Amino acid sequence: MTEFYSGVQKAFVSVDIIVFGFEDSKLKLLLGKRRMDPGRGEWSLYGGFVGAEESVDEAAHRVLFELTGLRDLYMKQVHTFGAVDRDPGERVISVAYCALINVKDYDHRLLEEHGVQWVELDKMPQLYSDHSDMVKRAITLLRRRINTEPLSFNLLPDLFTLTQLQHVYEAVLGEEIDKRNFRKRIKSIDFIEKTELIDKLTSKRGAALYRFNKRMYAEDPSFKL
Amino acid sequence: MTEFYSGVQKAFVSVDIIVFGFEDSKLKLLLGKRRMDPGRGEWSLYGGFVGAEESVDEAAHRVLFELTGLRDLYMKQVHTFGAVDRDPGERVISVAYCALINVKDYDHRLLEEHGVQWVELDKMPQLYSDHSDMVKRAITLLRRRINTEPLSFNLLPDLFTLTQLQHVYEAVLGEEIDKRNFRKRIKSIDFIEKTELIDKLTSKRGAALYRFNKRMYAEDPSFKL
DNA sequence: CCAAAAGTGTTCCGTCTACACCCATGG
DNA sequence: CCATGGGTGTAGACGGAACACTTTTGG
Repeated sequence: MTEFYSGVQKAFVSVDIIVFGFEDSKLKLLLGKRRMDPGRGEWSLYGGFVGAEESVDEAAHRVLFELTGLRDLYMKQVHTFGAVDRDPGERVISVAYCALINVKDYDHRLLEEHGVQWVELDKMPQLYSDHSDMVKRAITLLRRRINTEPLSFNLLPDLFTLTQLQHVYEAVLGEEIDKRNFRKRIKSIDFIEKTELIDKLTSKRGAALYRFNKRMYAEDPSFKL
Repeated sequence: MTEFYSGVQKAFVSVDIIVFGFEDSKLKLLLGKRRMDPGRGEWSLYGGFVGAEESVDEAAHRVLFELTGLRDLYMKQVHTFGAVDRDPGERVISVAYCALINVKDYDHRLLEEHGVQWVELDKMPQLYSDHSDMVKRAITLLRRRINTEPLSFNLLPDLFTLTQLQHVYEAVLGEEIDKRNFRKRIKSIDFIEKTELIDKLTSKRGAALYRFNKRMYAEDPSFKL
Protein backbone atom coordinates (compact mmCIF):
# COMPACT_ATOMS: atom_id res chain seq x y z
CA MET A 1 0.00 0.00 0.00
CA THR A 2 2.75 2.43 0.85
CA GLU A 3 4.42 1.29 -2.32
CA PHE A 4 1.48 2.69 -4.22
CA TYR A 5 2.35 6.20 -3.08
CA SER A 6 6.06 5.82 -3.62
CA GLY A 7 7.83 7.62 -6.42
CA VAL A 8 5.52 10.58 -6.15
CA GLN A 9 6.61 13.74 -4.45
CA LYS A 10 4.57 15.56 -1.91
CA ALA A 11 3.89 19.26 -2.04
CA PHE A 12 3.05 22.05 0.34
CA VAL A 13 -0.58 23.00 0.14
CA SER A 14 -1.64 26.48 1.11
CA VAL A 15 -4.78 28.56 1.12
CA ASP A 16 -4.99 32.16 -0.04
CA ILE A 17 -7.97 34.24 0.81
CA ILE A 18 -9.55 37.00 -1.19
CA VAL A 19 -11.40 39.02 1.42
CA PHE A 20 -13.94 41.38 -0.08
CA GLY A 21 -15.42 44.29 1.80
CA PHE A 22 -17.71 47.13 0.86
CA GLU A 23 -17.32 50.74 1.93
CA ASP A 24 -18.14 54.11 0.43
CA SER A 25 -20.00 52.35 -2.37
CA LYS A 26 -16.79 50.65 -3.40
CA LEU A 27 -15.71 47.05 -3.42
CA LYS A 28 -12.44 46.64 -1.55
CA LEU A 29 -10.15 43.80 -0.63
CA LEU A 30 -7.65 43.09 2.07
CA LEU A 31 -4.09 43.15 0.78
CA GLY A 32 -0.76 43.27 2.51
CA LYS A 33 2.87 43.59 1.67
CA ARG A 34 4.64 40.31 2.17
CA ARG A 35 6.82 40.31 5.24
CA MET A 36 8.68 37.19 4.33
CA ASP A 37 10.67 35.67 1.54
CA PRO A 38 10.09 34.79 -1.16
CA GLY A 39 8.47 37.94 -2.49
CA ARG A 40 9.16 40.18 0.49
CA GLY A 41 7.65 43.61 0.02
CA GLU A 42 5.29 42.65 -2.82
CA TRP A 43 1.57 43.13 -2.50
CA SER A 44 -0.14 39.88 -1.74
CA LEU A 45 -3.20 38.12 -0.46
CA TYR A 46 -3.26 36.77 3.06
CA GLY A 47 -2.73 33.05 3.27
CA GLY A 48 -1.33 30.14 5.19
CA PHE A 49 -0.40 26.51 4.94
CA VAL A 50 -2.74 23.60 5.37
CA GLY A 51 -1.81 21.72 8.52
CA ALA A 52 -1.61 17.98 8.85
CA GLU A 53 -4.66 17.74 11.05
CA GLU A 54 -7.10 20.01 9.32
CA SER A 55 -9.00 19.84 6.08
CA VAL A 56 -8.33 22.41 3.41
CA ASP A 57 -11.63 24.11 4.20
CA GLU A 58 -10.76 24.18 7.87
CA ALA A 59 -7.39 25.72 7.07
CA ALA A 60 -9.13 28.44 5.11
CA HIS A 61 -11.45 29.20 8.00
CA ARG A 62 -8.59 29.17 10.47
CA VAL A 63 -6.56 31.58 8.37
CA LEU A 64 -9.55 33.83 7.85
CA PHE A 65 -10.14 33.82 11.60
CA GLU A 66 -6.50 34.68 12.25
CA LEU A 67 -6.87 37.59 9.91
CA THR A 68 -10.25 38.93 10.97
CA GLY A 69 -11.01 37.49 14.39
CA LEU A 70 -14.38 36.51 12.96
CA ARG A 71 -15.97 33.13 12.54
CA ASP A 72 -18.75 31.83 10.35
CA LEU A 73 -18.03 34.25 7.60
CA TYR A 74 -19.26 33.58 4.11
CA MET A 75 -16.51 31.81 2.22
CA LYS A 76 -16.31 29.74 -0.96
CA GLN A 77 -13.53 27.89 -2.68
CA VAL A 78 -12.59 29.63 -5.90
CA HIS A 79 -9.92 27.65 -7.69
CA THR A 80 -6.71 25.75 -7.13
CA PHE A 81 -3.49 27.10 -8.54
CA GLY A 82 -0.80 24.58 -9.24
CA ALA A 83 1.84 25.91 -11.61
CA VAL A 84 5.19 24.31 -10.88
CA ASP A 85 7.05 27.54 -10.28
CA ARG A 86 4.29 29.65 -8.80
CA ASP A 87 6.27 29.81 -5.58
CA PRO A 88 9.92 30.52 -6.21
CA GLY A 89 11.07 28.59 -3.17
CA GLU A 90 9.27 25.30 -2.84
CA ARG A 91 6.56 23.46 -4.67
CA VAL A 92 3.43 25.01 -3.22
CA ILE A 93 -0.05 24.33 -4.51
CA SER A 94 -2.55 26.88 -3.36
CA VAL A 95 -6.28 26.75 -3.01
CA ALA A 96 -7.87 30.18 -3.33
CA TYR A 97 -10.93 31.07 -1.28
CA CYS A 98 -13.17 34.08 -1.51
CA ALA A 99 -14.67 35.59 1.65
CA LEU A 100 -17.21 38.36 2.06
CA ILE A 101 -17.23 40.46 5.18
CA ASN A 102 -18.85 43.56 6.51
CA VAL A 103 -16.09 46.12 6.91
CA LYS A 104 -17.79 47.48 9.99
CA ASP A 105 -17.30 44.17 11.76
CA TYR A 106 -13.59 44.27 11.10
CA ASP A 107 -11.40 45.29 13.99
CA HIS A 108 -9.16 47.96 12.53
CA ARG A 109 -6.37 47.21 14.98
CA LEU A 110 -5.92 43.95 13.16
CA LEU A 111 -5.03 45.77 10.00
CA GLU A 112 -1.70 46.85 11.30
CA GLU A 113 -1.13 43.69 13.24
CA HIS A 114 -1.30 41.64 10.07
CA GLY A 115 0.14 44.28 7.84
CA VAL A 116 -2.91 44.42 5.64
CA GLN A 117 -5.15 47.20 4.44
CA TRP A 118 -8.33 47.75 2.50
CA VAL A 119 -7.58 48.49 -1.12
CA GLU A 120 -10.18 49.54 -3.63
CA LEU A 121 -10.58 46.90 -6.26
CA ASP A 122 -10.21 49.50 -8.99
CA LYS A 123 -6.87 50.55 -7.57
CA MET A 124 -5.46 47.12 -7.00
CA PRO A 125 -1.70 46.98 -7.52
CA GLN A 126 0.10 44.13 -9.19
CA LEU A 127 0.24 41.20 -6.81
CA TYR A 128 2.77 38.58 -5.87
CA SER A 129 2.95 35.42 -7.95
CA ASP A 130 -0.44 34.41 -9.34
CA HIS A 131 -2.49 36.29 -6.75
CA SER A 132 -3.86 38.68 -9.35
CA ASP A 133 -5.32 35.70 -11.18
CA MET A 134 -6.87 34.54 -7.95
CA VAL A 135 -8.59 37.88 -7.52
CA LYS A 136 -9.76 37.84 -11.11
CA ARG A 137 -11.33 34.42 -10.65
CA ALA A 138 -12.94 35.48 -7.39
CA ILE A 139 -14.59 38.44 -9.06
CA THR A 140 -15.83 36.32 -11.92
CA LEU A 141 -17.34 33.99 -9.34
CA LEU A 142 -18.95 36.86 -7.45
CA ARG A 143 -20.48 38.33 -10.59
CA ARG A 144 -21.82 34.99 -11.69
CA ARG A 145 -23.40 34.23 -8.38
CA ILE A 146 -24.63 37.49 -6.98
CA ASN A 147 -27.85 37.21 -8.95
CA THR A 148 -28.55 33.61 -8.01
CA GLU A 149 -27.35 33.43 -4.42
CA PRO A 150 -27.98 35.74 -1.49
CA LEU A 151 -24.36 36.85 -1.24
CA SER A 152 -24.77 40.55 -1.15
CA PHE A 153 -25.97 40.69 2.47
CA ASN A 154 -22.62 39.43 3.68
CA LEU A 155 -21.04 42.69 2.63
CA LEU A 156 -23.49 44.77 4.63
CA PRO A 157 -24.48 45.17 8.27
CA ASP A 158 -27.49 43.20 9.48
CA LEU A 159 -29.62 46.26 8.90
CA PHE A 160 -29.17 48.05 5.62
CA THR A 161 -30.99 50.46 3.37
CA LEU A 162 -32.06 49.59 -0.13
CA THR A 163 -29.72 52.19 -1.52
CA GLN A 164 -26.79 50.49 0.19
CA LEU A 165 -27.87 47.15 -1.19
CA GLN A 166 -28.15 48.62 -4.64
CA HIS A 167 -24.66 50.05 -4.36
CA VAL A 168 -23.33 46.59 -3.57
CA TYR A 169 -24.81 45.25 -6.76
CA GLU A 170 -23.48 48.17 -8.74
CA ALA A 171 -19.99 47.74 -7.30
CA VAL A 172 -19.88 44.01 -7.98
CA LEU A 173 -21.41 44.14 -11.42
CA GLY A 174 -19.66 47.34 -12.41
CA GLU A 175 -22.75 48.93 -13.88
CA GLU A 176 -25.51 51.23 -12.78
CA ILE A 177 -28.92 49.87 -11.94
CA ASP A 178 -32.25 51.65 -12.23
CA LYS A 179 -33.49 52.49 -8.76
CA ARG A 180 -37.16 51.83 -9.34
CA ASN A 181 -36.62 48.53 -11.10
CA PHE A 182 -34.24 47.42 -8.39
CA ARG A 183 -36.66 48.21 -5.60
CA LYS A 184 -39.49 46.53 -7.46
CA ARG A 185 -37.49 43.31 -7.61
CA ILE A 186 -36.54 43.55 -3.94
CA LYS A 187 -40.17 43.91 -2.96
CA SER A 188 -40.98 40.64 -4.63
CA ILE A 189 -38.42 38.81 -2.48
CA ASP A 190 -40.09 37.98 0.76
CA PHE A 191 -37.04 37.16 2.85
CA ILE A 192 -35.80 40.71 2.50
CA GLU A 193 -37.79 42.26 5.31
CA LYS A 194 -38.49 45.89 5.88
CA THR A 195 -38.06 46.80 9.54
CA GLU A 196 -39.62 49.67 11.44
CA LEU A 197 -36.19 51.16 11.95
CA ILE A 198 -34.98 54.17 10.09
CA ASP A 199 -31.48 55.16 9.20
CA LYS A 200 -30.90 58.86 9.59
CA LEU A 201 -27.16 58.84 9.07
CA THR A 202 -26.94 59.01 5.34
CA SER A 203 -29.96 61.09 4.51
CA LYS A 204 -31.95 63.87 6.09
CA ARG A 205 -35.23 62.31 5.33
CA GLY A 206 -34.18 58.92 6.66
CA ALA A 207 -34.27 55.58 4.90
CA ALA A 208 -36.04 52.43 5.93
CA LEU A 209 -33.75 49.67 7.18
CA TYR A 210 -34.11 46.19 5.80
CA ARG A 211 -32.93 42.82 6.99
CA PHE A 212 -32.14 39.51 5.37
CA ASN A 213 -34.26 36.88 7.06
CA LYS A 214 -32.14 33.73 7.00
CA ARG A 215 -34.83 31.50 8.38
CA MET A 216 -37.31 32.52 5.78
CA TYR A 217 -34.68 31.99 3.11
CA ALA A 218 -33.79 28.56 4.51
CA GLU A 219 -37.42 27.49 4.17
CA ASP A 220 -37.47 28.21 0.48
CA PRO A 221 -33.93 28.73 -0.69
CA SER A 222 -34.40 30.18 -4.12
CA PHE A 223 -33.00 33.49 -5.14
CA LYS A 224 -33.28 35.45 -8.34
CA LEU A 225 -32.56 39.10 -8.60
CA MET B 1 13.58 31.03 3.73
CA THR B 2 13.51 27.31 4.21
CA GLU B 3 12.72 28.01 7.78
CA PHE B 4 9.55 29.68 6.62
CA TYR B 5 8.25 26.41 5.26
CA SER B 6 9.39 24.36 8.21
CA GLY B 7 6.93 22.94 10.65
CA VAL B 8 4.36 22.40 7.96
CA GLN B 9 3.74 18.99 6.52
CA LYS B 10 3.55 18.26 2.85
CA ALA B 11 0.76 16.28 1.28
CA PHE B 12 0.23 14.19 -1.79
CA VAL B 13 -1.79 16.01 -4.40
CA SER B 14 -3.80 14.07 -6.92
CA VAL B 15 -6.23 14.74 -9.70
CA ASP B 16 -9.46 12.85 -10.26
CA ILE B 17 -11.29 13.14 -13.51
CA ILE B 18 -14.99 12.99 -14.14
CA VAL B 19 -15.22 12.00 -17.78
CA PHE B 20 -18.64 12.60 -19.26
CA GLY B 21 -19.82 11.03 -22.47
CA PHE B 22 -23.11 10.93 -24.31
CA GLU B 23 -24.68 7.90 -25.93
CA ASP B 24 -28.20 6.67 -26.60
CA SER B 25 -29.51 10.02 -25.40
CA LYS B 26 -27.99 9.36 -22.00
CA LEU B 27 -25.24 11.07 -20.09
CA LYS B 28 -22.62 8.56 -19.01
CA LEU B 29 -19.37 8.65 -17.17
CA LEU B 30 -16.23 6.57 -17.06
CA LEU B 31 -15.93 4.60 -13.85
CA GLY B 32 -13.73 1.74 -12.81
CA LYS B 33 -13.28 -0.62 -9.94
CA ARG B 34 -10.17 0.24 -8.00
CA ARG B 35 -7.39 -2.25 -8.62
CA MET B 36 -5.30 -1.09 -5.70
CA ASP B 37 -5.47 -0.44 -2.02
CA PRO B 38 -6.87 1.45 -0.32
CA GLY B 39 -10.38 0.88 -1.57
CA ARG B 40 -9.68 -2.10 -3.82
CA GLY B 41 -12.79 -3.22 -5.64
CA GLU B 42 -14.82 -0.09 -5.02
CA TRP B 43 -16.19 1.96 -7.87
CA SER B 44 -14.09 5.02 -8.45
CA LEU B 45 -13.10 7.81 -10.77
CA TYR B 46 -9.90 7.58 -12.71
CA GLY B 47 -7.09 9.65 -11.26
CA GLY B 48 -3.41 10.07 -10.64
CA PHE B 49 -0.84 11.95 -8.66
CA VAL B 50 0.56 15.32 -9.55
CA GLY B 51 4.25 14.92 -10.41
CA ALA B 52 7.02 17.19 -9.24
CA GLU B 53 7.62 18.65 -12.66
CA GLU B 54 4.14 19.30 -13.90
CA SER B 55 1.44 21.75 -12.96
CA VAL B 56 -1.82 20.47 -11.57
CA ASP B 57 -3.54 21.25 -14.87
CA GLU B 58 -0.85 19.40 -16.76
CA ALA B 59 -1.26 16.43 -14.48
CA ALA B 60 -4.97 16.40 -15.22
CA HIS B 61 -4.34 16.46 -18.95
CA ARG B 62 -1.69 13.77 -18.69
CA VAL B 63 -4.02 11.50 -16.73
CA LEU B 64 -6.85 12.14 -19.13
CA PHE B 65 -4.55 11.29 -22.03
CA GLU B 66 -3.47 8.09 -20.31
CA LEU B 67 -7.08 7.15 -19.94
CA THR B 68 -8.40 8.13 -23.35
CA GLY B 69 -5.43 8.46 -25.67
CA LEU B 70 -6.89 11.83 -26.64
CA ARG B 71 -5.43 15.31 -26.31
CA ASP B 72 -6.98 18.74 -26.28
CA LEU B 73 -10.19 17.55 -24.77
CA TYR B 74 -12.47 19.97 -23.03
CA MET B 75 -11.64 19.96 -19.34
CA LYS B 76 -12.30 22.28 -16.41
CA GLN B 77 -11.29 22.24 -12.79
CA VAL B 78 -14.27 21.51 -10.60
CA HIS B 79 -13.25 21.69 -6.96
CA THR B 80 -10.52 20.64 -4.58
CA PHE B 81 -11.25 18.06 -1.93
CA GLY B 82 -9.17 18.19 1.18
CA ALA B 83 -10.74 16.34 4.07
CA VAL B 84 -8.05 14.95 6.35
CA ASP B 85 -9.17 11.35 6.10
CA ARG B 86 -10.50 11.29 2.58
CA ASP B 87 -7.78 8.80 1.72
CA PRO B 88 -7.46 6.09 4.35
CA GLY B 89 -3.75 5.63 3.73
CA GLU B 90 -1.95 8.92 3.40
CA ARG B 91 -2.88 12.57 3.40
CA VAL B 92 -4.00 13.12 -0.15
CA ILE B 93 -5.59 16.30 -1.39
CA SER B 94 -7.36 15.86 -4.68
CA VAL B 95 -8.29 18.32 -7.37
CA ALA B 96 -11.32 17.18 -9.34
CA TYR B 97 -11.59 17.92 -13.05
CA CYS B 98 -14.50 17.46 -15.39
CA ALA B 99 -13.90 16.40 -18.99
CA LEU B 100 -16.32 16.07 -21.88
CA ILE B 101 -15.64 13.63 -24.67
CA ASN B 102 -17.36 12.19 -27.67
CA VAL B 103 -17.87 8.52 -26.91
CA LYS B 104 -17.30 7.69 -30.56
CA ASP B 105 -13.75 9.01 -30.34
CA TYR B 106 -13.00 6.71 -27.45
CA ASP B 107 -11.03 3.60 -28.25
CA HIS B 108 -13.01 0.81 -26.65
CA ARG B 109 -9.93 -1.34 -26.18
CA LEU B 110 -8.83 1.18 -23.58
CA LEU B 111 -11.86 0.41 -21.48
CA GLU B 112 -10.58 -2.97 -20.50
CA GLU B 113 -6.97 -1.87 -20.35
CA HIS B 114 -7.79 0.69 -17.67
CA GLY B 115 -10.54 -1.29 -16.09
CA VAL B 116 -13.15 1.36 -16.71
CA GLN B 117 -16.55 1.37 -18.32
CA TRP B 118 -19.28 3.77 -19.34
CA VAL B 119 -21.92 3.97 -16.66
CA GLU B 120 -25.17 5.82 -17.07
CA LEU B 121 -25.32 8.74 -14.71
CA ASP B 122 -28.73 7.63 -13.50
CA LYS B 123 -27.35 4.25 -12.57
CA MET B 124 -24.21 5.44 -10.88
CA PRO B 125 -23.20 3.19 -7.98
CA GLN B 126 -21.80 4.46 -4.73
CA LEU B 127 -18.23 5.56 -5.26
CA TYR B 128 -14.98 5.33 -3.32
CA SER B 129 -14.21 8.04 -0.78
CA ASP B 130 -15.62 11.42 -1.79
CA HIS B 131 -15.84 10.64 -5.49
CA SER B 132 -19.63 10.81 -5.45
CA ASP B 133 -19.36 14.39 -4.23
CA MET B 134 -16.97 15.12 -7.04
CA VAL B 135 -19.46 13.86 -9.57
CA LYS B 136 -22.23 15.87 -7.94
CA ARG B 137 -20.20 19.05 -8.17
CA ALA B 138 -19.26 18.33 -11.75
CA ILE B 139 -22.88 18.00 -12.73
CA THR B 140 -23.82 21.19 -10.97
CA LEU B 141 -21.06 22.91 -12.92
CA LEU B 142 -22.24 21.41 -16.20
CA ARG B 143 -25.82 22.48 -15.63
CA ARG B 144 -24.80 25.98 -14.69
CA ARG B 145 -22.62 26.44 -17.71
CA ILE B 146 -24.28 24.58 -20.53
CA ASN B 147 -26.48 27.56 -21.27
CA THR B 148 -23.69 30.13 -21.19
CA GLU B 149 -20.77 28.27 -22.72
CA PRO B 150 -20.58 26.14 -25.84
CA LEU B 151 -19.94 22.93 -23.96
CA SER B 152 -22.47 20.69 -25.52
CA PHE B 153 -20.56 20.17 -28.77
CA ASN B 154 -17.78 18.40 -26.93
CA LEU B 155 -20.12 15.52 -26.24
CA LEU B 156 -21.00 15.07 -29.90
CA PRO B 157 -19.18 14.25 -33.13
CA ASP B 158 -18.08 17.15 -35.31
CA LEU B 159 -21.22 16.70 -37.34
CA PHE B 160 -24.44 16.30 -35.45
CA THR B 161 -28.15 16.64 -35.95
CA LEU B 162 -30.27 19.11 -34.04
CA THR B 163 -32.15 16.28 -32.43
CA GLN B 164 -28.87 14.91 -31.03
CA LEU B 165 -27.94 18.33 -29.73
CA GLN B 166 -31.30 18.69 -28.09
CA HIS B 167 -30.90 15.31 -26.44
CA VAL B 168 -27.60 16.50 -24.93
CA TYR B 169 -29.35 19.44 -23.34
CA GLU B 170 -32.16 17.27 -22.10
CA ALA B 171 -29.73 14.77 -20.59
CA VAL B 172 -27.66 17.43 -18.84
CA LEU B 173 -30.56 19.49 -17.60
CA GLY B 174 -32.74 16.52 -16.83
CA GLU B 175 -35.83 17.95 -18.43
CA GLU B 176 -37.58 17.89 -21.76
CA ILE B 177 -37.25 20.78 -24.14
CA ASP B 178 -39.73 21.93 -26.76
CA LYS B 179 -38.40 21.03 -30.18
CA ARG B 180 -39.59 24.12 -32.01
CA ASN B 181 -38.37 26.55 -29.40
CA PHE B 182 -35.04 24.78 -29.28
CA ARG B 183 -34.53 24.94 -33.02
CA LYS B 184 -35.60 28.54 -33.12
CA ARG B 185 -32.90 29.42 -30.63
CA ILE B 186 -30.28 27.40 -32.52
CA LYS B 187 -31.09 29.23 -35.73
CA SER B 188 -30.30 32.52 -34.07
CA ILE B 189 -26.79 31.33 -33.19
CA ASP B 190 -24.64 31.93 -36.21
CA PHE B 191 -21.69 29.74 -35.27
CA ILE B 192 -23.86 26.65 -35.40
CA GLU B 193 -23.70 25.99 -39.10
CA LYS B 194 -25.97 23.84 -41.15
CA THR B 195 -24.01 21.70 -43.59
CA GLU B 196 -25.20 20.19 -46.86
CA LEU B 197 -24.70 16.74 -45.40
CA ILE B 198 -27.53 14.55 -44.32
CA ASP B 199 -27.58 11.86 -41.71
CA LYS B 200 -29.61 8.85 -42.78
CA LEU B 201 -28.68 6.56 -39.94
CA THR B 202 -31.15 7.57 -37.33
CA SER B 203 -34.12 8.42 -39.46
CA LYS B 204 -35.61 7.35 -42.69
CA ARG B 205 -36.24 10.82 -43.89
CA GLY B 206 -32.72 11.98 -43.04
CA ALA B 207 -31.66 14.87 -40.84
CA ALA B 208 -29.46 17.84 -41.69
CA LEU B 209 -26.03 17.71 -40.08
CA TYR B 210 -24.74 20.75 -38.26
CA ARG B 211 -21.29 21.82 -37.17
CA PHE B 212 -19.92 24.06 -34.46
CA ASN B 213 -17.75 26.68 -36.15
CA LYS B 214 -14.97 27.38 -33.65
CA ARG B 215 -13.47 30.22 -35.62
CA MET B 216 -16.71 32.06 -35.89
CA TYR B 217 -17.27 31.58 -32.18
CA ALA B 218 -13.76 32.82 -31.37
CA GLU B 219 -14.48 36.06 -33.21
CA ASP B 220 -17.45 36.82 -31.03
CA PRO B 221 -17.37 34.52 -28.05
CA SER B 222 -20.77 35.01 -26.58
CA PHE B 223 -23.18 32.21 -26.04
CA LYS B 224 -26.69 32.11 -24.73
CA LEU B 225 -29.05 29.28 -25.29
C1' DC C 1 -48.92 2.09 -46.71
C1' DC C 2 -47.48 2.99 -42.33
C1' DA C 3 -44.23 3.82 -38.66
C1' DA C 4 -40.69 6.93 -37.27
C1' DA C 5 -38.19 10.93 -36.99
C1' DA C 6 -37.56 15.76 -39.27
C1' DG C 7 -39.03 20.00 -39.84
C1' DT C 8 -41.77 24.32 -39.42
C1' DG C 9 -44.93 29.59 -37.08
C1' DT C 10 -47.97 31.91 -34.38
C1' DT C 11 -50.14 33.58 -30.35
C1' DC C 12 -50.08 34.74 -25.70
C1' DC C 13 -48.36 36.18 -21.50
C1' DG C 14 -45.22 37.61 -18.27
C1' DT C 15 -40.92 40.02 -17.51
C1' DC C 16 -37.57 43.58 -18.21
C1' DT C 17 -36.63 48.33 -19.39
C1' DA C 18 -36.98 53.04 -19.78
C1' DC C 19 -38.31 56.94 -17.71
C1' DA C 20 -39.53 61.76 -14.01
C1' DC C 21 -41.45 63.64 -10.25
C1' DC C 22 -42.78 64.43 -5.24
C1' DC C 23 -41.36 63.76 -0.24
C1' DA C 24 -39.18 64.59 4.19
C1' DT C 25 -35.80 66.84 6.75
C1' DG C 26 -31.40 68.89 8.57
C1' DG C 27 -28.75 72.58 8.26
C1' DC D 1 -35.74 77.46 1.94
C1' DC D 2 -33.02 74.55 -0.43
C1' DA D 3 -29.97 70.71 -1.09
C1' DT D 4 -29.84 65.88 -0.40
C1' DG D 5 -31.08 61.38 -0.73
C1' DG D 6 -35.71 58.49 -0.28
C1' DG D 7 -39.40 56.82 -2.33
C1' DT D 8 -42.98 55.69 -5.98
C1' DG D 9 -45.91 53.76 -11.14
C1' DT D 10 -46.74 53.00 -15.94
C1' DA D 11 -46.42 51.98 -20.79
C1' DG D 12 -44.13 49.72 -24.38
C1' DA D 13 -40.79 46.27 -26.01
C1' DC D 14 -39.06 41.98 -25.80
C1' DG D 15 -38.35 37.27 -25.06
C1' DG D 16 -39.90 32.76 -23.45
C1' DA D 17 -43.55 29.18 -23.36
C1' DA D 18 -47.22 26.67 -25.20
C1' DC D 19 -48.91 24.34 -28.87
C1' DA D 20 -50.05 20.51 -33.84
C1' DC D 21 -49.53 19.32 -38.19
C1' DT D 22 -47.01 18.09 -42.67
C1' DT D 23 -42.98 15.80 -44.86
C1' DT D 24 -40.04 12.06 -46.23
C1' DT D 25 -38.78 7.43 -46.85
C1' DG D 26 -37.23 2.70 -45.48
C1' DG D 27 -39.12 -1.42 -44.65
